[in-house]
Order: sequence, then C-alpha cells, then structure tokens
Amino acid sequence: MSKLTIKTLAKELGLSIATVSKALKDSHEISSETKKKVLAMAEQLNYVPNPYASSLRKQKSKTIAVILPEVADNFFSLAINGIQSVAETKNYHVLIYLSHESFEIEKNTVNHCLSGRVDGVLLSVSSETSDAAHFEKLKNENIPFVFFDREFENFAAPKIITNDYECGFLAAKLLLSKGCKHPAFLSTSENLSICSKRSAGFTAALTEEGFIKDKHEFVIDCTGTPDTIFDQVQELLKNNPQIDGIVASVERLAMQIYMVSVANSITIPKELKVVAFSTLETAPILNPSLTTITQPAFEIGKTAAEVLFTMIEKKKHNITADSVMILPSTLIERNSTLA
Amino acid sequence: MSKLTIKTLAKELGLSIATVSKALKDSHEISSETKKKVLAMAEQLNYVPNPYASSLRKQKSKTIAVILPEVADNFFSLAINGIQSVAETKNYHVLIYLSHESFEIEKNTVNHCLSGRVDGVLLSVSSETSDAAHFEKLKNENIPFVFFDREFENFAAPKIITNDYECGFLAAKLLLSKGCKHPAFLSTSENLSICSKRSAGFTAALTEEGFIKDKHEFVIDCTGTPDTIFDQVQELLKNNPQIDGIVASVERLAMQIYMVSVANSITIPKELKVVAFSTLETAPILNPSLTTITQPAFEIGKTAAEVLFTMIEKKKHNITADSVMILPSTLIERNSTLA
DNA sequence: TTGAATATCGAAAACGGTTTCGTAAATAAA
DNA sequence: TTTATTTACGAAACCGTTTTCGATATTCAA
Repeated sequence: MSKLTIKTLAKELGLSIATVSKALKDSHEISSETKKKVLAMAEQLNYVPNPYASSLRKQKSKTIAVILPEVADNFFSLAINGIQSVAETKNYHVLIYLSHESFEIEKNTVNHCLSGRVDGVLLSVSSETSDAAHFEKLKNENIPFVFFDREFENFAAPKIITNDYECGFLAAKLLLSKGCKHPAFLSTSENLSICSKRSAGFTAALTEEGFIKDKHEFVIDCTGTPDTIFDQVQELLKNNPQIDGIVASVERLAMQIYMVSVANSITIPKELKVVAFSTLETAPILNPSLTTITQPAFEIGKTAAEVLFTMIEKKKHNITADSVMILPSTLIERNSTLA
Repeated sequence: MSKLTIKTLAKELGLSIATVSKALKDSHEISSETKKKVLAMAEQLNYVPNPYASSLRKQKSKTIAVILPEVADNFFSLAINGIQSVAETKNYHVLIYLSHESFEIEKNTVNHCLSGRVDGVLLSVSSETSDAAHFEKLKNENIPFVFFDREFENFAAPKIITNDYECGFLAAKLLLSKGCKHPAFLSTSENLSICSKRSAGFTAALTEEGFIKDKHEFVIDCTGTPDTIFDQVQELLKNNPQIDGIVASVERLAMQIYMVSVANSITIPKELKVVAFSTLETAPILNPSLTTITQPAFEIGKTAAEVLFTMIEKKKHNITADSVMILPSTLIERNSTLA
C-alpha cells in the first residue's frame, strides 16, 4: 500500500486536508466531534506525520545537535545522558556528531548546522580548534548554541563549565601536602581551555609554594592514542625520576599512568602519587583506588541543554559572558595520594 | 538578511532554480562553466541546502536512528563509536534515542521511526521488551533495521551479536577449573537475550560437571540502580556464604561486586572469584585486575551499521535468520580468578 | 426580521528543494 | 540546405505538512 499521508487520512474521513491538520493539533476552529473522529482514525491507521514536511513548513526541526570530540569517554557519555534527559522532556531529537578532536571535522559539522537541520547546538570544542570563525557563523545566523565543558575562550557565548583553575590549584596543593617535591602536570593540549586552566591553577599553586621556575619543567603535553600516551608517560618517568606526583588532566591519561606503573613496577602512591580529573566509576576499586577530581558530567550536560532550550524558546540568543555557569567539581581523596 | 535559499542563489547568478540545483549536484546537463560559476557563488555565500526540503522531495533522510537502553555504558559507547565510524563515511546523520530499559519508550521511539524521519534503525532491545509488535511494524513499512548485541529472539531480522552461550559456558568452566564449588551467575533480566544465553551456557557447563540441581540456586536476577544492586549482591553473599565464584552478566554488576567485596572485606580471588562480561578499560588496573569476557563492542556497532547500510542501499530488507552475524568475544584471564 | 458575530470547514499558497519535461540553440548527419 | 541529434537551460509539478484567508451556516443581538 502507498504511504499513509494526511491526504489519505483526509480522503478516508471525507474531510479536507486543512481540517485534518488542524484537528490533529487540537485547533479551536474544529468541532470536538470532528476532532474525535480524526483522532480515532489517525490512531487506527497508525498515522504519524512526516517530520520533514512539518519542519520545512514550520521552519523548525525539533532537533538539536551535539558536537563533541568523542563518545567513548565517561565524561561525555554522562554529559550526553544529561542532555538526553532534558531533550526527552521537550520532545526533541538529538543528533550526535564526533569531531574526533579534528578542527576540520568540527568546522564542517558546525557548517552543516547552518542549514536549518537543527534548532540549536551543544558543543564541546576539539583540542585542535584555534579559530572561532565557524562559531561566529552560528551566531550570525542566529542559531542558539552553548559550549559545555570545553569552551572557546574569548568567544562570547553561553558556557557551562566547571571550576578548572581552582581544581588544578587544589590538585597541586594536595600533592604538595602529601610530601611531593616534584609534581608534574600531564596535559593533553594546552590550547584546550580546560587544560590550560587546570595547568594554570596547578602552576599557580606551585609558584605560591616557591616551587617553580620554568613552567615547562612541570607541565607536559601528552597527545595521541592510548599506546603513544603510554610511551610518552613511560619516557617521562624514566627520564625524570625526580617526579613523585602527577596530576592527570584527563581521564585517559590516568589510565596510562597506571598501566605504566604496573609495567615498570612503580608503586603508587609510595613512589608516585596520582590525582586525576576523571569521572571513572571504577576509581574506588582501582589498584590503588584513585584520587579524583570528579566533574558533574551529567549536570553539565543537563544544564547546557536547559540553557539551550531557553534560548530556543525565548529566541533570546544574544546571551553573553554573563551566562557562563560554573558547576563545581569535587576532589575525592583516595589511596593513590596517600602520604 | 533573509535566509539564503537556492532561490536567492539563482537570482544572484541570473539562472533558474533548476539549473542551480542541477549544477550543485554535478548533473551532466549543465555546462562546466555554469557549474563552476554556481559552485563559486555557493561557496562564497556559504550556501548550505535545506536538508528537510531535500528529504521531503527525495523521500530519504540520510539519517539513521540508534535506539539503545543507555549510553553511559562502556559497551554502548564503543558501539556508538563503531556506528558513527561508518555513518561518517556514508555522510549519514545519526539520531540517538535512549529507552532507559523501558518497553513503552522503546515502542514509542520505534513508532516515531515510521514517519520517514530515518532511513534505517539500529536497535538494542530494552530489558523489559517482551513483545515484537513494534518491530513488526518496522518490517511492514519496509524500514531497514538490525539488532545489535541485544536481539529479540524468534524475530527474523539481521542481528549482530556475540557468542553469549559459549562465553557463559567458558566462564563457568573457568571458575570450576579454578576450584570453585558454588559458582553463581548474576543476571540482570532473564528475558534479555544476552542474559538468558549467557546463563544457559553457564548452567550447561555446571550440569555437564554434575553440579546443578536447581537452576535458581545458581542464577540470580539483579536489576535496579547501582545502589539497589549493591544491596542485592550484599544480601546474596551474606545469605549464601557457600558462593565462591561469580559470573557477572553485565559490567555494572561487576562493579557492585567489587564494591561489596571491599565493604565487607571479602578478598578476591581468595574467597570469591569473579569473571565479568565487560569492556571496561580499567579491568587490568582494578584491585585485583578483573577477568573479563570482552565483547567486540566497536566491531559490533560497526558491522551492524554496515549491514544496515547495505540494506538501505540495496533496498533488500527481507533478510532473515541467515543474516545473523556472530562476532566472538574473548576471555581474558586476570587476577580475579586466580586459583 | 435583519445585520453582526461566531463556529466550522476548505481552497490554496507557502516552505525549499528535486525532477520531469519541454524548448531553443548549436552541432552533426543527410 | 535541410533534418536529426545533442547540449544547456527553464517552467512547473511535486514531496507532505502548516497556515492564511475566504466561504458558508449558525447563533446572537437589536
């Protein structure tokens, strides 16, 4: 049989298309009896309206885009969960795009969002992103968007982030208080807002304690695949035996540190203390249990979505710096930083 | 300024809409010079066609739906990654829907997929799903879809799964070989294909070794939130001190088993051996390292997507039982099952 | 009783592309 | 030169909704 459109529905009911359309959306200009009939028939035939026809006419898609570097990551998984939780209540659809940390991909994806495919976009910038022209386009086209977690600094847009600087500071202080003399900060990309802020907090704490001369002595960039990260960490520790504490700026670095420590029988926390920015559920049952700075991932996603939807609904897109929300992370001490 | 449509593009170029449209898709009926001009102008004005207009006319959406129970789960995150990896090469968009293990939600979501919003759907059934009427609808409407990981038994559709029965069998054998006398199987929902198969393999192995009388003595259903699971596991172990080995049918059960073991100072593997179906990256660095049966999550997602796209492209949807693909999992022994 | 207001519906114009088909000019064949 | 073919383009229909606006019938006020 042919596709079930509103036209066939109308014919079946002996009504006009317009009437059926209005009846389905409970318009006041349709009598309640006809409404009942239409609803009944729609139910019976299992009619479900074509969303694209509707979107085309109404110029809104009931869809949002989420653009993020990767999905196989605890933080982002949880954030997606938070986003979904509010999208569901709004009856919105969510498209997921992965930038794979590539600037090019991110740019292209953002560009596609200019087409009207989505009513808004949630974005966590890739580590390569160094230019904001594509964000500017979104703004020019008046498409609501908000950064979550990884923002682009110096670009005015709503941002839902965590207290990265402060946490970097706290992490360093913790290591020092536990007796570390040569703590190091493992970054992934210093042009990533979260990393630069965390490392800034870290170095600030060290400076405050009179520890630091050269930033590069203590802040190391680690990028690449898990394997290459493993190698880098191994090299680092081999060439710098004085390092007795590490702050891992992101989760996957922490895992490799542990891997390296078992491979080279470095005992944590005796020889090396570790604190990691991480939402790993398994942190308490690692060997040893891992001290973490845990971001409120779900809440970040959730509030980012909420902000986005108020923008979509209020058509008030010109929100600026004052719409930055900071959801604090929590430092949870465990055995990897025992004195 | 007003929206940039193909109409304004045409006007700007002094060409007809039809010509511009054809030029943009490199039609042979357009001269190469006009094509060049059109492309240049499109590039300059940053024209990006309205996907809904296109979808409406062409009756295809370049979009697939992925319906799964949850996303904050290692397996599903990796599977999504696999799905994305092929969707990207096909220039397809992917919509993510979460059923939250609810049959109702799954049904509604599937129903929405009947609207033409998507060209195909990838689905991992919820643990509550006991009826296949909604799948039947998809089939009737000729919408390609394939199950991944969690299939619906007795429903003919392409399925990309792993060797659950065999792995359940192997897990039991492993525990027995390590000296366990009273192994238990922690299930989450016995009407879930993966769990019933895994437990069937498990009990088969026990039966083969002359161990079992009553299935329910050894197979326990654990559902709920992490907290309630914790309580259930704790109760189980308290009331059944004879249990000296556990097969965790899903990842989140394993985590709670570890939590319970630290809370009650039960030593793994001495007092309790554990093997878990899991893709946890942290398995090697847990305390103790966790023996896992690791599913090829990425590959399952990837091949599921590949199968889906061949269905979409070939318009050959009537694939039946013979299109079941089994990607084997691998048992990785670690310290949680040391003899 | 008459004019105005209201209730209920339908015709038709959008929305922004794609595609069919027709046409005019240019080229090739006769 | 005439006819047939090819090339390059445009007019218009179409996809399935929503929405404006007009039309008719009914109810109400005067």
